[in-house]
Amino acid sequence: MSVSDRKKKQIIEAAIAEFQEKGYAGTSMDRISERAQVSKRTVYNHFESKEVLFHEINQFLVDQVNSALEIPYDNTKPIREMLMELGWAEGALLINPCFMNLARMVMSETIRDPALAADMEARMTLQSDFEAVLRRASEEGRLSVDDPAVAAKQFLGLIKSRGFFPNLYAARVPDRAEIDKIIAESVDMFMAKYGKDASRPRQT
Amino acid sequence: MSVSDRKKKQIIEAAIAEFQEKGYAGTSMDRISERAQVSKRTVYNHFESKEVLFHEINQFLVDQVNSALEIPYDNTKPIREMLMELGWAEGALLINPCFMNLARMVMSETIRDPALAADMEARMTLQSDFEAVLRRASEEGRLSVDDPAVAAKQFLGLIKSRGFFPNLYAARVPDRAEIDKIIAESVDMFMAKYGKDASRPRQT
DNA sequence: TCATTAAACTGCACAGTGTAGTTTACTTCC
DNA sequence: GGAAGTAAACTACACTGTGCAGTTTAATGA
Repeated sequence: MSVSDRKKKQIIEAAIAEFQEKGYAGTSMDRISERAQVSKRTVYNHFESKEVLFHEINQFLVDQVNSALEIPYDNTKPIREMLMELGWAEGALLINPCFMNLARMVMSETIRDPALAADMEARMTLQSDFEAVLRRASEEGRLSVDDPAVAAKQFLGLIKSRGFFPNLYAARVPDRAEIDKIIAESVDMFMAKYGKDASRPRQT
Repeated sequence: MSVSDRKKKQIIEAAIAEFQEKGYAGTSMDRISERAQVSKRTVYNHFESKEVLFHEINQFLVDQVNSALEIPYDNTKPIREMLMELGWAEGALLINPCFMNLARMVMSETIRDPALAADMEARMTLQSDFEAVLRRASEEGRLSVDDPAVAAKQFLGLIKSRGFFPNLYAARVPDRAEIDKIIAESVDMFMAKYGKDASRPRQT
């Protein structure tokens, strides 16, 4: 790794820390260069503006978070166990400080740059993966899901509304046991509605 | 209404608009005074600083939104209908542009001022009201809820995760039909788990 | 009805601070 | 010897908050 590459890495690391601590407006290029132990000119040699630096940092972090994701599907396991693992695909993000910090940073820029927030939201959701799994499980007769899109949103929603958003605004990272309880209770509810032997819904 | 009161009102209205459009950092006191058609000195005569103005605006808006809230409980109606109305207590907020704009503004300040975001989150949630209704319905034998706190979070979560957060970040206000569908599907799921005749949950 | 008075508002200049981004003159290292 | 880095000063703003001379407003009281 060349000196230039090393400096760039230092800049990125410093910028991530500053942006995540203070947000876009609260961060100055002077502080980034100081923290990176690099001259301000060097920062501008690598990134043409503060805005560009911010966006490249976001891309970098999203790629990093996404690369670690995998959605399990193993139809030899009991359905509840499979759903627990599916829930944990999301849960893994929620207990990952990198992800939570990124989410917090991005969400704080909604007003200044709504396009960014919408873009990140779209790139980071697992909904389509969840949907595919639910559809397949349903085709194999292991679940009774009529609308996989709605069911996926409900399942994810049960988890995120309790494990993601409250912590996002409270700036904390939940522990494994907390998330496990939430996922288990979400699976319970999901199975009550979409399990093979769930009672048919009645109309009022 | 005195001149002074009128000017103050103009300042508040201008400040609400500016803060909601640009966020805290993006708004300047010069622009507020210009928009309010008032001298900058007058703004500072009414509000000692930008921070104070921002907080007073938030209080003002929260009070305004909260005053319109009411949680229905009518045990002569069918339980599904009652749950629909309960869901609509939250739904009413979601289709209210004032509420959504306030929420967006506050949530955007998470990084700069986490205490504010957490405080507003706490003051605007209906969870404890929901909890009370679910407990009572359960005592009256109309629902089978063992843990009202969890059940309330799940019910609210089903609604908010689909009707609130996606719109918060996309900066849009959903229409009545959209919210009605979400609430109806949430009630379906809720009843599958907590309805009197729901099948007993099985352990894996 | 009309002068008086106190409080509020205006408009402008101003200090002080912080920012993004540039330039310059010098150094280091491959 | 040339490409890249450094430190520091500099430009050109924008912003918060203050000070002050002069004007408007509304109510009072003769």
